[in-house]
This record gives sequence, structure tokens and C-alpha cells, in this order.
Amino acid sequence: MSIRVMLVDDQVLLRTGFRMVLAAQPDMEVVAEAGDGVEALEVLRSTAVDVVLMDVRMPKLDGVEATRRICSQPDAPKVLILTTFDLDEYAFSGLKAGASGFMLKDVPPAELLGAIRSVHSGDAVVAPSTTRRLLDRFSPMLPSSGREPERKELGRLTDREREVMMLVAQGLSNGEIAARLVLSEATVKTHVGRILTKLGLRDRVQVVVLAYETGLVRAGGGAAG
Amino acid sequence: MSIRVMLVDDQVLLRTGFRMVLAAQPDMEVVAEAGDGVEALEVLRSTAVDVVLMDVRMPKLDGVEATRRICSQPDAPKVLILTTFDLDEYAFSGLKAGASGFMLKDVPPAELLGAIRSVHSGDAVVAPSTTRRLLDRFSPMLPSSGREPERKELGRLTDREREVMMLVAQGLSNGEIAARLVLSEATVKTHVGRILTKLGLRDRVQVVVLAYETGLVRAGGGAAG
DNA sequence: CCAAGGATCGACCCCACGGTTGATCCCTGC
DNA sequence: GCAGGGATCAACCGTGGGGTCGATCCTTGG
Repeated sequence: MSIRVMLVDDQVLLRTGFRMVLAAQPDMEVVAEAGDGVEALEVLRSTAVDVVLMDVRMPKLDGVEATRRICSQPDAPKVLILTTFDLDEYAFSGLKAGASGFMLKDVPPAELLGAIRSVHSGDAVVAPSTTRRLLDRFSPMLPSSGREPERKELGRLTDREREVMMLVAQGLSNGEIAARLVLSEATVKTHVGRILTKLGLRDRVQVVVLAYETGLVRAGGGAAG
Repeated sequence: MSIRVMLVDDQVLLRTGFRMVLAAQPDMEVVAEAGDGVEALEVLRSTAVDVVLMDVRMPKLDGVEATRRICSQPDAPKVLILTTFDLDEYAFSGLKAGASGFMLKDVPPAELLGAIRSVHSGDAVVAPSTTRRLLDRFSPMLPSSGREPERKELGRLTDREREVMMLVAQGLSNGEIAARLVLSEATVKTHVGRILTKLGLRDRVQVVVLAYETGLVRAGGGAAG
């Protein structure tokens, strides 16, 4: 009996890659795919799935919230959260939402396959790099498993900050962003600084990398204009 | 006998990226560029071009209409349509307009280069995902023309420079790159400076954007963490 | 042999950037 | 009313990054 896997990611290319990897496994099969959280929930209503590979950053309904809704249902499949960046909020909120595992997208395929088998058999899998921080923060409050109403952790950036980030990610300087948004450069600098702090990045260069890696901006997606 | 290529796209960064990729090919050279369809037609009146890489979405005159006008002229160059979206309308109308090929921007560089050579030699090239649907309705039409070689040397990166560029594109600082490559920071700065000059970019931020937009770096490639 | 180009490094200058602090204004919620 | 958060802006300052010039070493090709 092969493991019935569902892929949820807004990046078609990434889904294709995973599908090919999984297709090469004798004990796995990809039975469903979805491009966002809403679509994922719909598909799950009519398809039997054992393990869901869930991306965090998605349009409409992000992976954390989608995970929460999936896991709140009876007979729910196991959810394995996948993301590109090792950001605490993702891991914590994802696991809090009911996910059985949390891994970075850049893990070796073999490791990912092992993770899928682990969660399918009931085990929990967490990326090694986040395990330590997980224990540090969660061990004192381990018995609690209830969810909280707060749901602003994902990219705790404000709208304005995200707007600035988009422009930073397109290669614009602070001055250009100021002109584009009709702001003073000082304001832009404030926003950029806060973005860096909140995301734990060093400089705007890493913002660009992050933006592309998370799909916030996407190659060929009309960056300039 | 290098292939004389013209780039038509409203995104300067993307043009630069393609230029860089093409410049690395011994049998290709970028002899002209344009930011919209009108400009493209103007330039073509005074420049001999073998293959036109044409974006679909552009201001003033879109790629399909520009293609139509180009191909309606005698001795017209081959047109290879590039777009981000895999929509039938683009492919069909583009090919109907006389284009010799149709590809998505996110194809691997090697594939794009192959497509250019194919188109230049008179073949028709279509993105694999649309080929099937296409064969059902259309039969490629393709006139012919030949041209001559020349050398012009536009921003060609050396191996070392390309190596440095890859690291820049992953968000590393000059110091980190120096450590990684076992170099002095001064050397890295020299390389970075030359990269910027050759590619016509302003700073390393734009290098990252360019790298992702051209597929030099792919999202999910484990660039950062 | 010599010329040319690439790779390596140093010194210098300038400035955009990022960090810090502090301020004003507005809106929302208690 | 007040507190809080977001958005806006200013001044300061240290540093990394980019531009420029120059230098040495090596390989390649004529």
C-alpha cells in the first residue's frame, strides 16, 4: 500500500520537481496537487490523502492556516510543512497548527522521503536546525496544545513594509522607492531597517534572495515596469 | 558566422541578463535591443538581425503585433516569442503573427540557446507544454534568410567573474565571497566591480534580481538559509 | 620574444546603506 | 481621555560597497 501524497505549493515548477522525485519511489504516489490553501481544502474533501506536503507562503490561504483547518477535521491526513527559510515563526506556528513535521525545501531528497515515511507512520519530523530552538521555547509549555487566536505571525510585516519590500526585491534603491511611493528617503530607510530586523536579514541583498526564494516575487513576474 | 540577436523587452534587467547569457556563447552576439515594439521596428530598419527575442507584454506595441509587422516585411529576421505565462492565446497568436518559436522565460538557459539556434537554422521551436496542443491546429510556417558574422564583444564575463556572480546572487558579502574562494576582499571587489560594469548594473542588489530573472539562480536552489 | 588578457592585490575616495534615537501625526481600542 | 501601533520624517554616524588608479604575476598566442 503506497503512501498517498498531496502537493500544495503555488509554484508549479516546484510541484513538478517533487512529483518526479516521489514518482521514483515504489511506496509513494502523488494523488493530488493544489496551488493554494483554499484549493487544497477543496481537493481534500474528495480525495483520500495520507500525507500533505504543504508550502507556507501561498496566495489566498497560507500554509499555516490551511494546516490548521486540515488538522481540525476528523480523519485528517498528516501534514508536513515545507518552507525555504528557517524562520522560527513558520516552524512554531506550523507545528502549533497541527503539522506533524517541518522541513526546509533544500533538504536532500532522501531526507525528505524519509520524513514523509516518518510522518506517515505517526512520527514527528523537524528540521534539525530548528529542533533546538523548538525545544528551547516550547519545552516549558509543552502540555498546552490549544491554538491561540493570534494569526499575524506569518511575515509579521505590515502592509507598508511588505510594499517597500517588494520594491527592494526589484532592485530599487531607497531613493527610488521613496520617489515611487512619494515618501521621504528617511521613511523608506525606516521601513527597510524594520524589514531587516523583523526578518533577521543583514542587508537588502538578502531581502532580494528571500523574496525570490519564498515566491514573494517570481522570475519573469513583471519585476520592473 | 555568429547569430545576430536582438532583444526586445521592457525590462532592462531581463535584457541585460539575456545579453550576458548570449555573450557567453561563441556563436551568438547581441547586436540590438529595444524596450517596446515601436522601438524594435525602428531599430530593425537600420540593423541587420538574424533572430529577435520578443517579449509579449510591452508598452506601446505588444510583442504579438510587433511580430506581425516584422514578419510582414521582406527579408525578415526570425522571431522567437518569450513570455512568462503558458497561455495558449499568446502562443497561437504569436505563431499566427509569424513567429518561428514560442518559449517561456523560465526555461533553462541552455534550452533557450538551443531554441535560438534552431530558429536561426529555420526550425520552429515551441515550449514543450504547448507543443501538443499546437500540433493539433497549426503547421509552422517559416521563411528564410542568411547573414554574416562579426565580432563586437558586449559584456562577456570571465569564468571567475561568473563564479563570483553566483555567490553575489546568493546574498553573500564581499568578505564572505573572499573567504569562500580564498581570496582577498580587494580581489572580490575588483571582480564585482567589473561584473557591474560589464552587465550595466548599478549594485549587487540588481545582480541578485538579474540572476533570478534569467534563471542563473533558481528559487529553491538552497541559496540561503 | 613580446603583447594581450585574466587573476590577484593595494590604496584612495565617496556615498548609499543600515543602526540608533527621537519626534510628530493618525487611527483604533479600552 | 489614554495607550498602542503604524506611518512619517530628521539627524547622526560607522561601515560596506563601488569607482578609480595602479601594480604584479601568469598564461596564451602571434
